[in-house]
Amino acid sequence: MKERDYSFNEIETRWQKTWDETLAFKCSPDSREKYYVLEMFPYPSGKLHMGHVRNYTIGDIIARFMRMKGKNVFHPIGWDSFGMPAENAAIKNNIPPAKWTAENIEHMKVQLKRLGISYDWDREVATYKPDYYRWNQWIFLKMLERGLVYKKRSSVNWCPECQTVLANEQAENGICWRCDSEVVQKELEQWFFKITDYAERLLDGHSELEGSWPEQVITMQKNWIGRSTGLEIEFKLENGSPFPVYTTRPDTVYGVTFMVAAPEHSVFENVKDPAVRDFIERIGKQSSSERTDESREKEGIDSGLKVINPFTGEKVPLYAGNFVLMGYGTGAIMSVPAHDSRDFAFAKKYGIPVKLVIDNPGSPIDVNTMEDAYTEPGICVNSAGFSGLGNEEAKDKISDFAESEGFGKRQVNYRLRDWGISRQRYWGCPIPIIYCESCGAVPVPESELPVVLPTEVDFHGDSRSPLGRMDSFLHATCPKCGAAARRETDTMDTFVDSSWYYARYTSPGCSDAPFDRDEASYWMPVDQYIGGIEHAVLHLLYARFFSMVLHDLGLLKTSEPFKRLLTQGMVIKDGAKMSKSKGNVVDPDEIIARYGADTARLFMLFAAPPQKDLDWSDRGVEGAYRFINRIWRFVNKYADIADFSSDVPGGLNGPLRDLRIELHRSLKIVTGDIEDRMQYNTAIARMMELTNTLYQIPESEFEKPEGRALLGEVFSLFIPMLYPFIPHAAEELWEMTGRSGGLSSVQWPSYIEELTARDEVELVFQVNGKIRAKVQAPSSISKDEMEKMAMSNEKVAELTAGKSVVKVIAVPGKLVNVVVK
RNA sequence: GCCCAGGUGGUGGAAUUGGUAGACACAAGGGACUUAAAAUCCCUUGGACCUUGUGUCCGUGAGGGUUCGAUUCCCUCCCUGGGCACCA
Repeated sequence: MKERDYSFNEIETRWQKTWDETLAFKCSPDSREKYYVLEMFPYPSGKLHMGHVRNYTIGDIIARFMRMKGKNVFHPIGWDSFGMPAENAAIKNNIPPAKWTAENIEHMKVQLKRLGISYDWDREVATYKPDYYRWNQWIFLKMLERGLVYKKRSSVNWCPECQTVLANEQAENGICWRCDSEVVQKELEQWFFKITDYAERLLDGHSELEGSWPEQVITMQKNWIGRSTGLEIEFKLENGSPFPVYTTRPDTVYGVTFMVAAPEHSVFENVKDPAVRDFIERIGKQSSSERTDESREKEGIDSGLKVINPFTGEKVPLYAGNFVLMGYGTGAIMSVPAHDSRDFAFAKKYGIPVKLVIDNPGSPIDVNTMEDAYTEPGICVNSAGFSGLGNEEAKDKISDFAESEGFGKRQVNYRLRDWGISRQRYWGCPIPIIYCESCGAVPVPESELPVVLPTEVDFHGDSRSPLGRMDSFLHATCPKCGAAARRETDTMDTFVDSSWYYARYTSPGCSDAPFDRDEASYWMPVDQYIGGIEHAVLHLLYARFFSMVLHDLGLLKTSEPFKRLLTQGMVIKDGAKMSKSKGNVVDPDEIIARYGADTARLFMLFAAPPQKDLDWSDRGVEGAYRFINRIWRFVNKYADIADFSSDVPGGLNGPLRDLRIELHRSLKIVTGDIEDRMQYNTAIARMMELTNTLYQIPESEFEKPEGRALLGEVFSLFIPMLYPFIPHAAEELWEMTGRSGGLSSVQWPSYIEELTARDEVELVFQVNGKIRAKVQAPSSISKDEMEKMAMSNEKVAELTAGKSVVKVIAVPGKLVNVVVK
């Protein structure tokens, strides 16, 4: 056969066309076991970046592998297409967001196809389309019916200059990104989803995910939800009105020397002191993230009010403090400087007394010389009848006492807050609410959905939502009384869109429900979800919450949406995340044009394990390209003489025998790396070693009849092994070896277990833990024989001579350690 | 600051259950082929030391601990990254 060059461009175009024409990746329910593999869908920002390429390549490996394993693979893609960038582009370049978004999607779709990702394109969804977001609105109404939606005042970043609400990202360091004015906080009425009602279920669900989700993600979610059991204690103001606080440390209640409330707390309403009023106003302007930023100075002011501790009857001062948040607990805390570091620093700053109530049993603490709070376990002191108890025991006893006296009750508290979904922005899903003078906030009737977002809008070159200026959108009639009314102009957080899209893929055209129940119950849950670790908490928690709500609505059979989760690392170059602002972006198009999609894919998978950050290296890409070429040349050279019809005879010897063992071992390792470990870099390394071995075999060996038969076996196992990684090249090589029908329908090969075992192993002999000798031994060697061999080893004997052997440790097939004195 | 990760040769990384640290690849150096170059193929490649061996010692961010044995487990510290509720 004439040698052919590896012309990736031609090959890749051809196979992409073939896959398209043969509907290779279309899927529908059948009798096979289903497998749903999903990558987090992209925001259509304009161009694919390397992070996308990595994400979809990982997904494609799994999809193609699972197809070969005989699964009915479901692999869809769509577009998370509402969000700020479209609006920013509109303001900057006066392009309508809908047009900008649609064009970006078209472009990125071409890029994705060029990468050869095996999607079922008939399942595509885009969240900016009314046929998608109408179901956001429908779910909103269903949640409203169930009491899971409510309205409350909540603060937003406000730029007084631009007269607009800013995202946190647009208000970094309290400065408006557009005009550099100082950002203030402003209270607005906003819609909330009651995710806190699901706090317990979200925690319970973790037990189902244990083992198949990364442990770190579960830990982060648990901490985010932050369940704590503590005591709500009813302190009293001097005028007798109740002043409840929540604490997880009731054991320290005898050490309370002051109290702190959030500046917004109603308790301060009647405080007239101008210094206090100034303070409250100033802190009120800070955002909550600024306020809870621990690196920020803790500030407070004595309000002049006093609070009575029900345990002791003592009066302590009440401060207003910047680190206390109205939205958490009761908006006030009891402060125990001796046993809380933040309280300690605050007390020192403002000259408040410190009272020790828990002592260190090992080394008693002197309250006058202590330099920080004592937060370790200890023994209660100065705590009336509770003195002498261990502090953990005291927690219980003190809680019992407070409950029996009627001034406290045990309570479970969560750090998790409800999900504010209102956005004062244009490019999002309209909230289906109408405001009527007499009826108030009235839900839009289901029959009138969708509330369509108008696309012919004028941005006036400023950053305000144009919805409020559009009479045609604004004017509505009240669904209850028919009077003239006004539409809600806020749109939904885009996290709502991405909280249920995985279910929409199962029936993207469904027009009478968010998705078809039967389709969803066949395909859901997602068997393997893949995306960035940055979504560990917000997106993944919101999606789980939605899935539970949809389950409760009877739409989904299961509550947990994602059975297995793989969190991929970022793509880094020159020590920093690839980004336009850093100027270290590598364009996937250029790489594909220069080396082809297969090389791009292979490099992405080889350079790092999927969970870790990946360091981009141009040289590394060339290495991946060379590897494909090496295989290409080998197959080219031997395709003609390979014998596919004869079995490889038993009793091979010499290099052919070694090659056959390595071939089967490699297949075993690669299978495990893909299936169990999801460690594609080592799978590729193994295939490189196999290729190196193939190059070491003299040509004359392959010319023998048994060599030709073995070549047939090499190609039959090795080329399918390559397919998930470099599908285009693998298809071409498969055809080159004379097979027809395409690799896409070929089964993943199986190895012969007996051929994966080596008959010799290398044993290591240690003396006192240091390696002193290495010897070859039959792999069947027993522990006793190993020890005997070690003891009679010349080097070991030399080093142990004249000393007494304390013990001998033998690890079968690996090493013997002789401990001497 | 809080929560969660990570730190291994010149570089990306490997070491699957506590058992041979550095697989594989890149870079570098050497050789073969070539008029030459590219491409390709082969070899060497953690550091130090000397008596150049089948050698000795050091070595997985730093310090300590557990163990016959620690990249792996525990404690303290340093550095880097992700998240922190309106970026997606």
